[in-house]
Amino acid sequence: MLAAAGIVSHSQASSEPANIDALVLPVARIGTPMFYTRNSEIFGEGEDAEYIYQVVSGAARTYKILSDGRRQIGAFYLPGDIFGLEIGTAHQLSAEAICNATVSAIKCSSLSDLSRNDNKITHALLALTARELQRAQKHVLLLVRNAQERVASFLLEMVDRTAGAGSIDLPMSRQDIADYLGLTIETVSRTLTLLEDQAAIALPSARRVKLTNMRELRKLDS
Amino acid sequence: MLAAAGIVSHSQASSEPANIDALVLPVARIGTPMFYTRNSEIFGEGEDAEYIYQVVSGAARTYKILSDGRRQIGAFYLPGDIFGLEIGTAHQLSAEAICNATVSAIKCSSLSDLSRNDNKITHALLALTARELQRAQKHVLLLVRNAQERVASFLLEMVDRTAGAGSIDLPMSRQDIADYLGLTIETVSRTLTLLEDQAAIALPSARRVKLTNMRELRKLDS
DNA sequence: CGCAACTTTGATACAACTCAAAAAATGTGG
DNA sequence: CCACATTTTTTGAGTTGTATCAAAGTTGCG
Repeated sequence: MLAAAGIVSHSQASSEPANIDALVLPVARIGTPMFYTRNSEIFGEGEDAEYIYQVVSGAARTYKILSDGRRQIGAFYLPGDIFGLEIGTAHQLSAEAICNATVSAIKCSSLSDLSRNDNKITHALLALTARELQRAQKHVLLLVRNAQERVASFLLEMVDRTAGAGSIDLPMSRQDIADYLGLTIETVSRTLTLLEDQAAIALPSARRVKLTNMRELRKLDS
Repeated sequence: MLAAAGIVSHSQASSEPANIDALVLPVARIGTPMFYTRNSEIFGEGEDAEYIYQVVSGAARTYKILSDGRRQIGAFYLPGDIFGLEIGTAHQLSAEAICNATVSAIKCSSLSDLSRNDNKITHALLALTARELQRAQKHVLLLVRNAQERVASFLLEMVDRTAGAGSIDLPMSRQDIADYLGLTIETVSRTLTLLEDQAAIALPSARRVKLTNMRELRKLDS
């Protein structure tokens, strides 16, 4: 059921399960499962948006290549997250699998048809678009902070979204993180070691991060 | 009329009139005109979103204050632009008038009621939210570029939106521009003089900018 | 006209970038 | 399972773009 508080209700608390989207728009249930290998393209910028996708397992990233060749990552998508929804025909960004990933896809044309006659579906699309907007607005705020604050904020975002109880297994590389945070790979690496030196985190391996001092990280985030 | 190509049609060409929103959702026609003086608050972050607004004359800015006291401007709104729409009850950002401004406001509750039963209204809200999302995504890309590129991009955005034939009368201060671009006021000022030295722009007065070499500016923007 | 706010210019500092190389992790074939 | 090649991550040294601090011009309003 689609309740409506304000215009459309959807909880904004970070304690929500990552797959709340599944409640709003059950892509996985009606979608076709598709498998992508590490670094393979899911869709390209400018292409017609044929499908919308929900991550089942693995992870995906959306990105743009800037004129100087740098890559800016727009967002990371984890299991339960929906991506690739476009208002208009063409994809605004490209998307790739970060690691081997299973994704559930439904045809956009059919969704569009449903939406035209079903206000509930339109409301669900509105909720999803609003969520992306909020994410992008947070991203803007992230990019005007210093390296330590960006990295801390990224780590906190990741624990919140994976519900891993203070410990994360990052699916993405340092380069991915750097391109998301608008930093270089070296700065990300140095900042992580700095946070480790400050005992805010532990790095048992490069991809594994233990948040040992949440208070400190939140102070950097705030 | 609300056409639908893809999910919801709305032209993305920058040559569109700034007040295309008025065609989608004629706030001005059914809204109440309200007057705000320079720097006065239109709404505050966290407040319940009672109204949505359309600029009639003047200009508005949305912003957040960061923990370190800096201010990040989310967007500038010019005549015809709609702002203050929230999916959820509370405003995500604060809004102020940049200069004396007339704004047309309609009650959100009534809009919400209409939207619940009218798929056309919901589609219009979806289109507006999608527009904001695109704006925020562009903002992200802006913030990872260097000072000259950010300022050039900002100036081009402003001419595009004001249709002033290569000449702009900026309603906002250097501080506003700096807080939008994630730079300091000094860097914005220096960059403008640099662009003037390069004959890309002319500055007859501080608030008046003539884009004398669009090609050069677009090269920086791209 | 005079004061306050805004903008520009100058000198210096520093955070993040660049270039370079070492170290660690990951994958592959024998 | 180990040896080797490749990729990824970390660390180091030096550079640079933007911030900071300071002060001088400008503009506009009461």
